[in-house]
Amino acid sequence: MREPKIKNMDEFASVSGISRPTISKYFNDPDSVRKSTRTRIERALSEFDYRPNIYAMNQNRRLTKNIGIIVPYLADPFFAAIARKIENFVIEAGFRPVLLGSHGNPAQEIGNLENLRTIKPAGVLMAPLGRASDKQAIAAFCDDVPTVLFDSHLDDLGEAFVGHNNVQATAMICDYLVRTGEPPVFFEMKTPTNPNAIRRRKTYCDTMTALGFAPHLIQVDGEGWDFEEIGFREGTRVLSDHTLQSNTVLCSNDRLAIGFLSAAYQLGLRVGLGDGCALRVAGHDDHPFARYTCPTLTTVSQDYTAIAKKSAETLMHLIESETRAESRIETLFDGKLIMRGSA
Amino acid sequence: MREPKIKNMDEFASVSGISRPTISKYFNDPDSVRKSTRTRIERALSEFDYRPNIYAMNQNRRLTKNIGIIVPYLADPFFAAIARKIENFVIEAGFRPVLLGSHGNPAQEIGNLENLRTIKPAGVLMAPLGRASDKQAIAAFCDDVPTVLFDSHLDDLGEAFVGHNNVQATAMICDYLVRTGEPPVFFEMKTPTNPNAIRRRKTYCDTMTALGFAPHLIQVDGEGWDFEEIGFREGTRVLSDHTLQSNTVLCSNDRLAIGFLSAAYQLGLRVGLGDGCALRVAGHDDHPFARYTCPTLTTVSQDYTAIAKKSAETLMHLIESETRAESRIETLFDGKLIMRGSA
DNA sequence: CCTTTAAATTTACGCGCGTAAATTATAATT
DNA sequence: AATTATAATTTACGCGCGTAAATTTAAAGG
Repeated sequence: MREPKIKNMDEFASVSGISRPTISKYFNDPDSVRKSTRTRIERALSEFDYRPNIYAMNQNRRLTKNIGIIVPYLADPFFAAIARKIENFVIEAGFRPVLLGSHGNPAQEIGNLENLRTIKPAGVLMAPLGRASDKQAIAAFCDDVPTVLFDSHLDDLGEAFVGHNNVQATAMICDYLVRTGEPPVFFEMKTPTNPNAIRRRKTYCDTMTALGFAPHLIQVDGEGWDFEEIGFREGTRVLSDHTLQSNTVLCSNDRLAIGFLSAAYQLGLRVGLGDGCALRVAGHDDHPFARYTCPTLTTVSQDYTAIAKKSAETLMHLIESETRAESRIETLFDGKLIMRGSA
Repeated sequence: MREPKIKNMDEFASVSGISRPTISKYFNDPDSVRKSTRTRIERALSEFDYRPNIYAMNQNRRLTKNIGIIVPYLADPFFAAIARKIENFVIEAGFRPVLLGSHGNPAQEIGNLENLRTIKPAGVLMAPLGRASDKQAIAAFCDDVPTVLFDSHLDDLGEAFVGHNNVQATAMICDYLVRTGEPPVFFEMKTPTNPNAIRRRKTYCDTMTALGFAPHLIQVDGEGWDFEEIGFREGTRVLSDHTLQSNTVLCSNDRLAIGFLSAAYQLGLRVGLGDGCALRVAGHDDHPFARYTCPTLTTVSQDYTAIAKKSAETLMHLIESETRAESRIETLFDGKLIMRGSA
């Protein structure tokens, strides 16, 4: 078995006793040939070592089986995890995922799109950087390639958007924090990189007002994607100042909260909701590291399995129907309250 | 500018006034054409929107410009960071990086190799899973494609190996811990996934013996790549048992240490080297999160910039010289002691 | 069994580019 | 300016596959 090396589809057609066009059809879609033919091909495939030349295939097919996946920051375990989920769904659907990270850099994000253009992808799943993104360039890309956005909403770019319900999730944790202690202040970056952050801020303000409390925003300086560093640095400053209007701090995301908790620890402040605790801290996202902070981080989870699945499915559907979306579909998944030690 | 859409190299040859074979030569290697010709091509390139069809190029070239990069676990920020460094060096050298993660799964690792085979890469940079890797399959791949291993040494697979000097690094931190307090016990997994872990264990034992102390290994159960979870679970067990032979624990890697620190925190044990501290904990790797643990983690850094650079350069050199390595080159980079709060 | 319908085959062409050989043009050297 | 080395051009073929049209074969239905 696997004796003679088959070098092209012609040879494989000979040894399998099937005509080349039928073989070609099979590789394009195994279900498009008769069952008896399919089994004959697959038997030959297990007997001889042949796989079609991917370059020759893609050169002539009007659409490749490539699916681009772009995330803003691969070194963030959250995005690594969601990218992996998406990869699996894409493979399941018979496509080839191509994973690219933008490293928090708008130029790299556009570079990734250019890169994807050259491989003529059937579609793209993209989590944009957000505020820093070159929207015009992305829009131009979306015109040419069916694109589904996830995680970060960008105007009305792409055929669809799948993301997290920041309003529901933020309202829920605000409500929880108010119910179980002092009303929280909101700790965030002054100029957040991400539209999710904007929505979380707004929902915090709305929820606090609705509950009869004055919202307090702590908007700190900082650029880029080194959120833990910013949370630590500015957390240290804020906690040393003793200017906090509450003993409860809701951070705009878990990575800021991780830095903030580290700052609190170094200042000797005990964080939690029991007696003897000076501070409560909560986050947002349920970051993979949130269960190992000291104390463990109370947060709201994103249903990233659902987000990954839905966005992949939406794109696959778009590709298979060969139609562009008549109207832009937006899907949001609710978060769940994850109660841990910090609040 | 960018008016007429150029659809192939023939058209671009016409509008630029250069013959197609010369254009082809230019795209293969810009330096292979005369300078005056190069500038003419580049001027035309900025005037017309054309880029060669990557599939047609790769179909006919005996070697593509693709470089595969395989890491064992993309959701680990350490590997994400080193992969990114490598990507940049690869791009700089004029190649196209293709990043794949094995998700801690040997089957996926082999799948990644199969995947890479179909794109006929010029070379591959691979950090194998280690013990779980299917060495035979990897060896077969290395026979066909120039491959440089990094991070994890695997017998004598690949053309070269570039990694961390575990012996130097472990000896250094052992020495430091002994000098500044009680001799450490070594906390590790019973069946480590990674050859680095084996070397660290051995060096710990050797160093302790050389310094006149009895080595103590704490070898805990646990499978897979969820090191923080294992460190937390087994750390909790070990600390509750009160069976530790020393107040100083050297963890085999930072991710175990992160879990261990979380366990110590939850048990109310103060970690650090000052008075009133019950425990010292140190790690190994200088993981991106090590600066945000509570307390911050004392560890030994890997020089992963040097590792990334050297492994990429080695591969590029191999590819350009079109020779397989006459002998296997192994390069190790020393670690640096990173003194923080935990030890 | 014959008819209808679906699927496989044959034939033939095209995709966009690499590349080799022979020729011609250009640049460098004396 | 003549010579030589180097680079560009022309011509022509091939890569491995997609795909369309016409034809033949096989399956399904009565």
